[in-house]
Amino acid sequence: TPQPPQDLPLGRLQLLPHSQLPLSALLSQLDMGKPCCEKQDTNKGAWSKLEDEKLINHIHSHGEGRWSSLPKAAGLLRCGKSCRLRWINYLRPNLKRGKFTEDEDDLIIKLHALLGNRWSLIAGRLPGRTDNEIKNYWNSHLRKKLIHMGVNPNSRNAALPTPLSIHRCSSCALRPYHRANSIKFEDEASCLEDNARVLPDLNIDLNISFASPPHGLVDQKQHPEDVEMKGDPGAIYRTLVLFR
DNA sequence: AATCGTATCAACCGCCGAAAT
DNA sequence: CATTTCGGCGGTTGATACGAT
Repeated sequence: TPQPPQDLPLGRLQLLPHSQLPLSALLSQLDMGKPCCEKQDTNKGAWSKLEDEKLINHIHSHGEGRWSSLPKAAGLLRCGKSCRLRWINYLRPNLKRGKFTEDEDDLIIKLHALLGNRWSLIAGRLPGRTDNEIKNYWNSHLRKKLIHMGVNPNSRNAALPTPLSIHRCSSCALRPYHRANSIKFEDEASCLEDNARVLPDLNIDLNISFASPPHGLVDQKQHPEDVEMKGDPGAIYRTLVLFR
C-alpha cells in the first residue's frame, strides 16, 4: 500500500479546478453555514502521517471524546466526525489488522444471521475488529461466499438451522431499526441473553473454534443446510460468551 | 506494456436519537 | 417543550490495487 503524504494533503475537492467541482462542493467551499465537514478549511480524503500523529498525541494526552471540539484543540483541519472515524477504525490500540480467520468468518455469518446488518453489534463480539472492517468484509467476501454456498445472504437467519421465533421486548436488540450505542449495547445484550433462554441452544450455535481444523469449515459446508450452528464434532471448540 | 474489468477498503454522507440549550 | 448540537450508525462512493486479456 502506498504511503500517505508526509505533510497535509490538500484534499480531493481542493485539488480539482473549480470548473470541475460539483455545485455542492463549490457551495461548501464557500462555507455557507454548512455542517462541520463541509466548511471551507476542512481537509477531506486520506489522512496524512502528520495528521495521524496529531490525533494520536491529542487523544493520548486528553482522552477520547469531545469530537466536535477535538480538531481545533489538536490543530487538525478535519471535522470531528472524521477524527472519530479515523481513531476508531485505524488508530486506536489493540486493533487487529489483516486477514479474517475461518473462525471469524463463521462467527460473522452466524451473528449476521441473528442480527442483520448491525455491524457495530457484530463488531462488539469480534475483539480488535471494527464495524467498518466487518461491513466491508461482508460486502466483499462473505456475501459472495454465502451466495456461492446457496444461502441468501440478505435473509435474516439465513444461516441458522431452524427459523428463529425471536422473542422481542420493547428495547430489544432485535428490533430492526433500533440503533445501538455502547450503553444500549448492554441492554441489548441482556435482551439477547433473554432470547438465549427462550432459545436454549443459542450459545451452542454461536461457537468460535480456537483450534481451527486445517482447511477450515468452509469446504465442509457446501450446502445451505450445512451452514449449521453446531461445531465440527472432532474439533476443539470453545463457546464464546456472546450475550453476556 | 497497455488496457480493461473487478475487487478491496478508507473515507464520506445522510440519517437518527440522545443530550444540551 | 422546541430547537440545536453532537455522537454514532449503516449505506455508499471513489481511489487504488490487482488480475486477465
